[in-house]
Amino acid sequence: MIKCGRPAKGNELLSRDRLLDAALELFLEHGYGNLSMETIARHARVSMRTIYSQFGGKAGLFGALIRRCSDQFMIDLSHEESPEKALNLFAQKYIYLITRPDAVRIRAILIGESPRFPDLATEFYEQGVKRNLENLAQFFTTQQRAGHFVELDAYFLAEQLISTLRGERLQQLQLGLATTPDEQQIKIWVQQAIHLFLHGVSLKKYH
Amino acid sequence: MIKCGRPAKGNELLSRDRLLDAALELFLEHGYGNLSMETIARHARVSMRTIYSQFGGKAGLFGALIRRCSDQFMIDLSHEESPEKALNLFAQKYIYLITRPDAVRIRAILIGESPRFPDLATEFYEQGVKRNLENLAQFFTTQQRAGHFVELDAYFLAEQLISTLRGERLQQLQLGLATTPDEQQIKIWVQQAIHLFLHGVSLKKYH
DNA sequence: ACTAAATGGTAATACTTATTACCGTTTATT
DNA sequence: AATAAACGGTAATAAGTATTACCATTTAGT
Repeated sequence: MIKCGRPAKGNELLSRDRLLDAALELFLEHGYGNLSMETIARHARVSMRTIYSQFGGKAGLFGALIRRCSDQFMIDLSHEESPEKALNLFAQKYIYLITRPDAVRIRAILIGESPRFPDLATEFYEQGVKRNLENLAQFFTTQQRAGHFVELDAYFLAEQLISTLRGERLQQLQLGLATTPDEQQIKIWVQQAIHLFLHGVSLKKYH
Repeated sequence: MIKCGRPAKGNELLSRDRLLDAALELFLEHGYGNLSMETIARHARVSMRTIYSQFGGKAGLFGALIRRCSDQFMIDLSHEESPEKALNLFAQKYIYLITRPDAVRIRAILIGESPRFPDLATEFYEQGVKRNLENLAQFFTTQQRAGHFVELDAYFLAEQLISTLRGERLQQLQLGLATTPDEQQIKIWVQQAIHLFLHGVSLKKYH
């Protein structure tokens, strides 16, 4: 039998962390609907009472987990290098993060369960993708003032860059049809996408 | 009480269709895990026995549904108009189809349940997106031979076009954060994305 | 006419699960 | 020292559900 009883001073959050860690791992593996509270409690060596007093229930626990993850996809964007170099650095880090198996799986679960947790999906999006888009838009505004980029709405450009970067491979990943790319593959992937984003496919001059 | 007993000749598939129609509607509304066989049977006015003899169980029924939908996203691609015009026509039809609420929801369910139905996800992808990508790649090859487009791998170009077209809005749709676009909105959306895809954002000449 | 096949409807079976309740234990607080 | 708070562990509760079994009915095949 593991230690039980009231936690010593300073250790009040110990079971909470143990619970969140175990629950995250289990939700990633089994999804929301196919994971029982009993399994969570057993793996976290935590009593039912603790789960319900700390999070109110299964939905509350899931929400706390998602919120804890939702701000882990923020990437710095340097304004000091050449535009193409800065975008490449940003994109490589971003694509690396969002293609990790855990990140793919958590988005998949959230997409599947979004009708049940609409507010949670909103929060996840605004803490994650949206803040990166705002940074990118700021970057594009700077580049436009320097005369490097075409004068379209900066936030639209940010959205299109992110979409181009995701590429078909991320769609395949979300359906479980592709393997996780390593850093070298991502580097090539990102270079090709950004080159296309900057220069387009047409051979007829436009600008 | 509704008509029962062995179906008359020529009507053997009547209950099958009634079942598939009702089940599709219910799966779209409730997802896979939150829909009971009893609910399906009641709404379709069909007995349990029929479901199990026709489809073997819940998973078989779900699979039959997905397969029935998976080839409904194919779009013709004209090779006879100007490249930009042909791409716009293709893209408008394609984006319209995949942004309908039912199409968004079915992908969301499949993404969430893909660990449970890996083969089904593969089939869905290969019958849907992949065939459009192959058509697009063929189109790009033709355009490259005519000297209109840059000489990158045609299938890669097809993937990048589709990714650009999806845009951020489709990501938002899949998380339930955006409203369904109408044809007018899609027309603008597609024009902007294709223009960027063709000409890029950089003002420095490259090609 | 008679049997077998296929059906709609209902109920039974066996199983899982979210939530609540309880017990003994450990620690903080007074 | 005594009480209350917070814990781990287990069990009870109540509800839901995939699957199977059964019955009366309708039609095909012979």
